[in-house]
Amino acid sequence: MFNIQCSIYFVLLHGKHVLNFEFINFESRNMNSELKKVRVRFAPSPTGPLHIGGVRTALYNYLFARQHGGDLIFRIEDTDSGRFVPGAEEYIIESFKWLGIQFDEGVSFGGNHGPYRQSERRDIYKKYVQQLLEGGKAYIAFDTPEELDAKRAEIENFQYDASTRMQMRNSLTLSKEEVDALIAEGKQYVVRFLIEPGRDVIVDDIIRGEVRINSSILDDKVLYKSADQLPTYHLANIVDDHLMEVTHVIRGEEWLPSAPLHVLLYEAFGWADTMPRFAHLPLLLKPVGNGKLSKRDGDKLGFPVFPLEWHDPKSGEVSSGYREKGYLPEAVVNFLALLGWNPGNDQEVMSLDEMVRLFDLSKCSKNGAKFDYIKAAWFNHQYLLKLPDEAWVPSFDKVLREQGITSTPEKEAEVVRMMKLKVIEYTDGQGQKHKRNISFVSDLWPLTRFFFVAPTGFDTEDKFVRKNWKEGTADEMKQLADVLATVEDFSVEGMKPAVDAWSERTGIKPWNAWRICLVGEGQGPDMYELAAFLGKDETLRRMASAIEKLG
RNA sequence: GGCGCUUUCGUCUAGCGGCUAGGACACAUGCCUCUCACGCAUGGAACACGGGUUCGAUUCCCGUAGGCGCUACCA
Repeated sequence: MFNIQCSIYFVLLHGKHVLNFEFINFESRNMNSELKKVRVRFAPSPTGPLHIGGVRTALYNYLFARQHGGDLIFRIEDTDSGRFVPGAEEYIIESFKWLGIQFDEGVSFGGNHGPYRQSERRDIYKKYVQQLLEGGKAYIAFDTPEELDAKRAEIENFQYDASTRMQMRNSLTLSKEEVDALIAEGKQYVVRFLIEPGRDVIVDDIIRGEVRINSSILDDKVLYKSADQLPTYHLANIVDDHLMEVTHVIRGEEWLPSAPLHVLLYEAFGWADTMPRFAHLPLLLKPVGNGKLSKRDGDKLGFPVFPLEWHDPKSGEVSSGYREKGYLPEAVVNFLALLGWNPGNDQEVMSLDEMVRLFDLSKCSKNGAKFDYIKAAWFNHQYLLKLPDEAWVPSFDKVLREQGITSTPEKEAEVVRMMKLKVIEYTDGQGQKHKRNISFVSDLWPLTRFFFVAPTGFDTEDKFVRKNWKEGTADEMKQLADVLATVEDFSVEGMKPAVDAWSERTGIKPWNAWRICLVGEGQGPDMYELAAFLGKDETLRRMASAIEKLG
């Protein structure tokens, strides 16, 4: 037995970062383990769409795997046949594809540790259940759900454990003949883990340090159900992680309470010296109020909790997705990564590759993070601005089409160029009005309508109109129209000298009124740019219409 | 109820015994300006509470309170 404290310091020559990969404490493990290739897994249950919290867990696994040159495994934990939802598995795969999180092996990715779907590993689990049974580490229990309910009603805080198991119908209280007979006559049973009470179990967590609990508070967990010939999560998880040579288990905090059970299982199998290291991530909490983030919160406040839109096959209900809402995958990943981790400096906007370089499990925060969808939108804004204007076009064109407008990619890119730095007003879940940057391509529509549709009426009550359209304004606009009519080259460069000269000569500052003519209100881009975009005919037509209507 | 995790601006967080407690989002103000903005600048805003340990605690320990999770033949 060796006690080795192993810290490896990598100095990256092409960067000023000194990374301290502490991996840590190979206490009571053999020498080989420190040379083992890092292997992590993301193992969702196909019971519905992938929750955004799950995305973050997968992301952290991905970052950790990449950083250590390890493998990321995609395993499907479908041991609860009753909760299987068709399409969920495909949805999850599609989600990661969109997000740019790549797996090295697993369902749909290949690999030589398969099969990676737990429902296809029945025979494997049976063998290990048998091993536990033969070693006296587990036992067979025949108690029906009804009997258990009765017991719970009878005994306050009933728990199936050392204090009660001898009152139950199981292979510890029944003779071997009785047990065999019950099985022979087809009685359903479960296999329970026999927990020895009174032992301190230590879970060594990378994020939380040593977590110590006493085995007496653990119950004899069901490991296997004869009804569907499948193990429960706990057994399947340990067997698979062992067989798939998983080195680090990075998962949500909701698993922390059962981690001691898992440690005990590794011991029972005799795998303690190759047991993976654990890291339990803090949970994602709802933005307002208490509790963890749920689908309901998203619906209420208007942000998605799923990466992709999800059509529930049973209820027909549709849940919104980040992709369909107009989020860029890079923005989602960046935002999510920073919910519970940060590189320790002030850097916030970073690529997946940068995150791989900087990621550090031990720097993850321990407490739950409220989901701040306002900041998620800000991240999208950042990534949207990095995109060339042409890259906005496909989405923008789609938005325009929905409004019944057809245009050309060139024109659309031009509008994007002029308008992408504007802000938009929006109403939050509480009915409060706010302004924010253009965060989604679809934000452009309310700000760009006038590029494609002439103002139909004018709101004379509007502050901007009242202030900028006075007695002589119509006449001034007529003069401006006359000037513009003489301009041959109707580009910014072509018209600006003529207009400026006229303005200089007459002392008239025409821009705000001109804006009313072309836009109808006090917003929009530079007037020369707008006029150039609309062209001479449309510009003059709109001016004439405004002069007529506003007088 | 039991067990575990957790607690720095409204939110995400930096801090790892001595700091005017830093940054980002959001908010407010100013500058810029033909509008709305962008940008830039500035500002308000936090160590849950009570005990220890220490020359000195945001930082270490113990309580209390709050938050979160688990407590299934679900994961």
